[in-house]
Amino acid sequence: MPENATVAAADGATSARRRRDATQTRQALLRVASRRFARDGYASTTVREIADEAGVNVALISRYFTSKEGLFEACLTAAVTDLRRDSDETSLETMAPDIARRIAGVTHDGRLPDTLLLLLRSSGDEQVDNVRRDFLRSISERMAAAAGGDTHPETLLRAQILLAATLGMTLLRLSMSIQPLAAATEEDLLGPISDLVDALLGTP
Amino acid sequence: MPENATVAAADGATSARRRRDATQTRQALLRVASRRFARDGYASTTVREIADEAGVNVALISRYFTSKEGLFEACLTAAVTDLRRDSDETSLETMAPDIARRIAGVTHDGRLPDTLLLLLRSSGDEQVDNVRRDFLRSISERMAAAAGGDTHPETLLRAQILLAATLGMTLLRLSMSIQPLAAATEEDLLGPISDLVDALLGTP
DNA sequence: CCCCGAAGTAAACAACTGTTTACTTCGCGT
DNA sequence: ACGCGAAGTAAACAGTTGTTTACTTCGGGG
Repeated sequence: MPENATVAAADGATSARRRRDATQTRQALLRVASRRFARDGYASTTVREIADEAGVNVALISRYFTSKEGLFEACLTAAVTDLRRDSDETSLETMAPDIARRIAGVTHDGRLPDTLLLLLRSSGDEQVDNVRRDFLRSISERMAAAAGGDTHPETLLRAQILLAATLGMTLLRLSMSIQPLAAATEEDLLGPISDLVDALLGTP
Repeated sequence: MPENATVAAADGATSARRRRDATQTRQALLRVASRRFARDGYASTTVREIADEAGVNVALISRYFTSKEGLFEACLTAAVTDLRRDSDETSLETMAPDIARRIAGVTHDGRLPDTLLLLLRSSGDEQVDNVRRDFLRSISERMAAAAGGDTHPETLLRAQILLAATLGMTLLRLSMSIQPLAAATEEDLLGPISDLVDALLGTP
C-alpha cells in the first residue's frame, strides 16, 4: 500500500487537510466550487468534478449543502459577503484603485477575480438569481452615491455602466484570456480605469 | 382534429413556415438557437428546447448541423459575420453611436444584442473557442486602429477595456435585467458611452 | 398522375446528471 | 481501551442529455 494514503486524492486547498473534519471539507468544497462555477458556469460544472478536485466524496455535497443548487447559493453568499466588505467604504477617489485591485490584484486568502465573476453566473433558480441581481444593483447604487451629493437620475445609469465595464474586464481576462488585457497588471490597469471612473462619475 | 394542423407547434419565426423546406428549417433552428445560446449559455440550453421552440423535430438538429456543437458553431459563425459587417468601417467619431446601437438598438432583421452576447458563451470545444477569442481580439484591434495613427501599445489595452464595457453592458441588460440599465434607450446610452469612448481612446 | 427522393417523425439508445441509500471507518470523550 | 456518533464511501437510483435508427409523409419533376 502507499506510504501516505490519507491524502491520496488531489488536495482541495494549498494546505494539507486533516483526515476527517467536516468544517475543512465544507471549506474545500466551497473553494473549489466557487472557482469552477465562476470560470465555467453553473450548468457546465458537475458535482463529481467539484468533489474530485476537492478530494472528497460526491455524496458529501448533498450532505453539507443539500444539493448542487445549495452549494452554488453558499458560494454566492460567500462572494457577496466578501465583496460587500470593501465596497461599503468606497469613495470617488479610491474607486479606481479598488476596481483595479479587484480585477488584477491578489489578496491574503486567495484570488479575488473569481469572486467577481461568480456574480455573472446563474443557476436558473429564480430566488438565487434575485440575490445576485439585488446585490449588483446595491453595488451600483453605492457607486452612484460615492460619485457625488447630487441625486441626478443619470448617475445611477453611469455607475451601472462602470460596473458593467468592471465585470466585462474580469470576464475577458479570466474566462476568455484576451491579450494583452489578460496579462495586464494592477498598475497597467490603473491609468485607463482612472480615466473611466472620471469620465463616467467625475464632476464635469 | 384541429382545423390547421400544419403549423400546430410554436412558429420558429415571425412568418409562417412552409410545411417542408430544409432551408427555412435550418434558419429557424439557427435563429432560435442563437437566442437561447446567447441568453442562457451553451450547457443550460437543451437541443429539445431549441427544437420545440422552433417547431421542429429534435433529430433535424443532428441532420442539419451534425451535432449540438455544430449548431453552436454555426450560430457563432453567423454572429461573427454579422458583427464584422459594421465593425470594419468604424471610426472614432461613429464608434459611440455604433456601440449604443449595438447594445440598445434594433435593426432590420431582428435584435442585435443577442449577437453580441453570443461571443461570451463557450461550448467547451477548444477549436470553436479559438474562433471566438480570435474575433474578439480582431475587434479590439480594429477599435484601436480607429483610435489614432499612433501605435501606442497601451491603445490596444484601452480598446479592449472599451470592448469589455460594451460586452458587460449587454450582459447586465439582457442576461441580468439590471435597472435602469436594462430599460435605457439608445439615446440614454449615447451620452455616457461617448464619454467612455473619449476617455479611453480620445487624444488627450 | 405517380413515384422517388427529400423532409420529417417517434422511439430507442447509451452516456451522464444530481441525489439517495446502505454501509464502513475513523476520532474523540469517558 | 472502547464504543458511539460523526465522517466518509461505493453503489445504485431515476431522470435527462445528445444522438441514432427505422419508419412515415410529403411534394415536385417526369
